[in-house]
Amino acid sequence: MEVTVVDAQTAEVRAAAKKIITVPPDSFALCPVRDILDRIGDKWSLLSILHLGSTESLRFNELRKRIDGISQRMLTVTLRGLEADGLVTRTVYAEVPPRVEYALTELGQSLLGAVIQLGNWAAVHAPAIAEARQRMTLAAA
Amino acid sequence: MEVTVVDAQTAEVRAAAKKIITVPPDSFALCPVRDILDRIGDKWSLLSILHLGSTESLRFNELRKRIDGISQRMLTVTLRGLEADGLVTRTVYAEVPPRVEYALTELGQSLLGAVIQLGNWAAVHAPAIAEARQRMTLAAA
DNA sequence: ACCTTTGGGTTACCAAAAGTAACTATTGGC
DNA sequence: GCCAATAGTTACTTTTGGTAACCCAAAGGT
Repeated sequence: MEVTVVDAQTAEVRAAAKKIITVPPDSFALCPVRDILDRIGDKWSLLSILHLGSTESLRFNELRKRIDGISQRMLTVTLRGLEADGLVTRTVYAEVPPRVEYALTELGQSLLGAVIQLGNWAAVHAPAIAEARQRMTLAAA
Repeated sequence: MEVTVVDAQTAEVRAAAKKIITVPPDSFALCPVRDILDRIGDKWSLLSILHLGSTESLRFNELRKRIDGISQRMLTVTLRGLEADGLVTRTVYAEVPPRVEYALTELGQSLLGAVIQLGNWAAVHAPAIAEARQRMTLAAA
């Protein structure tokens, strides 16, 4: 007979993870995590949220300059997606040349907290990950 | 002259966001967030981490059954990626039929915390997002 | 009068990634 | 001698991500 010893903290984290992955049968066949990750889990959404979260509001090209490497089209697509999910607002001013301001909604602000956690994790553990990758690359060669 | 009033908490969050998006010039042209999100920001990685985090360890097909909708190939690809980044371990037992166990590493466990935050956010705000989407869909029609 | 610039896009096109279906290896049991 | 079970791989298709070029309207230069 095997006895597994799990400390209290680990058990708690496991329970939390289990809870999240549980699919509620009343939702339309997808758990919330799936659903939300599909939107914000792409290459640019979280970065856009971080940049918009770092200030009051940003114009289209301001944002474009700050998010290094993003193309005009991808920024448009990303922002429209975030807007559709109620995470950012898009305010068009009827001027020439046009002016469009983007800002986080309250919902977007609330997401920012969780995203910052993830960002901090990334910053802290980047060296460990770089090392792991190195090991893998060397092992493959 | 315009005066902007920002409460202390908002200012703190903004500073945190700003810090994360800052690109350290000594890294190879990418900030850590970019780098890590490229790996874990795909459709299946975070879900795999959540499932692996909800228990001790899982076999390939156990995991496959739990992650609804994932294909054999995508699970392989995802797990190999996570393994390469040192987030999961892959243990092969020389048996027939073969047995392969996947488990989170310590690094993976540490990420689990941040992921659970995000998952909780998703669970809490899923209704608000669904509502925003509905509004958008109706407005477009 | 004409050309350029400016800001925020869109369209047409192409490459890369995700996804699907069928195939493989191994061997104990029938 | 054939089938089932596990953990994949390979070949192929579809979807998505990404690039480059174009559009609009008015202001400013020459």
